[in-house]
Amino acid sequence: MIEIKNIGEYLKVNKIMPSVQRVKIFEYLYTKRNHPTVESIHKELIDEIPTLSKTTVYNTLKQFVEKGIIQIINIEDNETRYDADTSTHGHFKCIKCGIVYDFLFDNSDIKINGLDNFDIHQTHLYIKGICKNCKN
Amino acid sequence: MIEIKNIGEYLKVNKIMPSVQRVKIFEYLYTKRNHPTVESIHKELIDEIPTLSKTTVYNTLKQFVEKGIIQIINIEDNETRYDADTSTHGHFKCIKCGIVYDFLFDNSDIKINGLDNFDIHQTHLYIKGICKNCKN
DNA sequence: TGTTACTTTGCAATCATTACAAAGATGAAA
DNA sequence: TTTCATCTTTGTAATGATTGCAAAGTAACA
Ligand SMILES: [Mn+2]
Ligand SMILES: [Mn+2]
Ligand SMILES: [Zn+2]
Ligand SMILES: [Zn+2]
Repeated sequence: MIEIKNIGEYLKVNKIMPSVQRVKIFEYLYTKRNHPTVESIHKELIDEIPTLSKTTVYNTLKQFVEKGIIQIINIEDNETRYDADTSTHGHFKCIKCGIVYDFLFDNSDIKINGLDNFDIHQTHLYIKGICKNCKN
Repeated sequence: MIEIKNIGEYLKVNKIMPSVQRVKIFEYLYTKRNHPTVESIHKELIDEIPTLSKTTVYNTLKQFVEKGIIQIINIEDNETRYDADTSTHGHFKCIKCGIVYDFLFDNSDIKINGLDNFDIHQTHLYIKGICKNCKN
């Protein structure tokens, strides 16, 4: 994942005006790296920014996705998660504790059968199971 | 994907009472293989079964998932799709026409880095891009 | 200060999904 | 055939996530 020294600058470079709310939301995604939902981002930041609207969280995340600085992670159908790491990597969700872990894999290892002449834009790989800490 | 001659029998074997609605819903998933949403299943069957409730579609699909005869496909965050093919295979969604294609891949090719001592239950791979027919 | 453009907020609307209780169907026992 | 128990479906209301939109707020600048 890329190194970012100044989040305000990073947003500007990506054509996003760095308002207080946007900087805090990106900072949360970037530093925690815990694949949060809208709900958990809002819950976490409401203390620092008591006026923060949930609509703003939605608006901001949508803009970040459009500008390509975060990605959406769909594992469960009832929770959309977000990730400031847009590099190709996989996700493991533990069905016991609910934590979403990152893992690495080599895209070029996967031999795809049946998509000749298809243009591939994004590859998503996720796994469900039991994490090391939840076994016994 | 497995061969099924009699859907009613197949449901019974899997401890599901084969009501008219359940047989029709499974038949739709099994024969069309188009990864439909609840909405499209309901829309398609309402002519044949004019009293069919959307609740019944939800109930039935949830039961099928619990019994393991269908699987959920999460590609977009706003549409849950269902698949009667529960074997390990990948999905390609065309961002132009919206069609979800199946493709094959070999699970054992993927070398995963960072999940030592994790128990893997399910592996999901999906790709987004432009399908052959939409490239002109 | 006044103007403009952009951002955030709050609330209402929409859409997907679930909960629940009433009504309907099935099938075996009497 | 009637009765009874059980399972299934239906309709509606409730919930929860997400979006639309207009009003209020902010920042830069002439
Ligand atoms: Mn990640
Ligand atoms: Mn499939
Ligand atoms: Zn765990
Ligand atoms: Zn297409």
